[in-house]
Amino acid sequence: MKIGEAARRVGLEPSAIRFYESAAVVPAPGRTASGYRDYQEGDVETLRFVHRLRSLGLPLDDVRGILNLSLSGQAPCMPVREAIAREAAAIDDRIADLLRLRNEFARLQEEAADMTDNWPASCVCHVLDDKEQVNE
Amino acid sequence: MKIGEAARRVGLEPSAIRFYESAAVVPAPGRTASGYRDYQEGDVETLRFVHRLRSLGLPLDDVRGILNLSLSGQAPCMPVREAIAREAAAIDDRIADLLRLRNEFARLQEEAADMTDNWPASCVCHVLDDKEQVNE
DNA sequence: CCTATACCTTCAAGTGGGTTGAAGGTATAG
DNA sequence: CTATACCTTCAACCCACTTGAAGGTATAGG
Repeated sequence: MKIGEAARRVGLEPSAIRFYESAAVVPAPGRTASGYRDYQEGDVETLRFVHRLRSLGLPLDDVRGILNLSLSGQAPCMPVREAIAREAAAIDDRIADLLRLRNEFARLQEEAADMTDNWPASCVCHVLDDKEQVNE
Repeated sequence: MKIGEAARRVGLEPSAIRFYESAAVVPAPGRTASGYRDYQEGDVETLRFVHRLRSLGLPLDDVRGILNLSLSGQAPCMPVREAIAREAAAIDDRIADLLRLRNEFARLQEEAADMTDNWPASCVCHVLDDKEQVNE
């Protein structure tokens, strides 16, 4: 099958698939007589695996490593587990950050709602002036 | 004060401050006789404001617009409110995505914990094979 | 005066994870 | 014969910076 259909089937853009190939994440597929990329079922599964790992947030370096191991017949179990554990922790951090941020926004919007627009006496911007920093 | 102290006081890297200047987000500060950037208190407040808006996740384009308005003496209230509302919605989306992702990871880790490592019969990688996609 | 160090300067290039666009080839239906 | 919907490569762009090279400056200690 050609790249468009493969892309549709795995939920990626053709440009992303070409990028993964150029970045040596996935091996280059065969070509038709006229030079089109020609994907087999196995290639599609590989791409689906990549899409899945990427959608779980693993950096391309990890995906490349796991896939190289996997395609060379070695078990990527431990690397996958480690990557998953690392990423799960990172996700917890990101969620905590975002929840703090979201609280901050809720407060900002509440305070802003109480203000009229007769700048500069009463301005939502002043809400931003003296607060403690959110990050770091 | 020189860039290092300003950076320390606002919680930014000197390189980030230079970048903001080069990207016309903040105005260029004065210079000492020997060519060092020389920041006043007002500059530090401006940088703090930028840092705050950035840490709230607003794109540099929005920050630049808000700051240009603000420094030219106009009230950036409405743009700030709009940007904040947009970003708050985006944060809600991101949190929802991450929570779904986090559930997925919890399931993966549970399933992985139940498996031994005698690849390929029982391997955490198989956990990743047939699942529905997380995103899109 | 010399040196070590801790800053500062500019400019260019690199990062990640792709997307977008130009310029052109191909497959298929009407 | 043409319209269209694909496909190809290559280069440049996106964001928000960071990093590195090559060099200047300020200050303290010996």
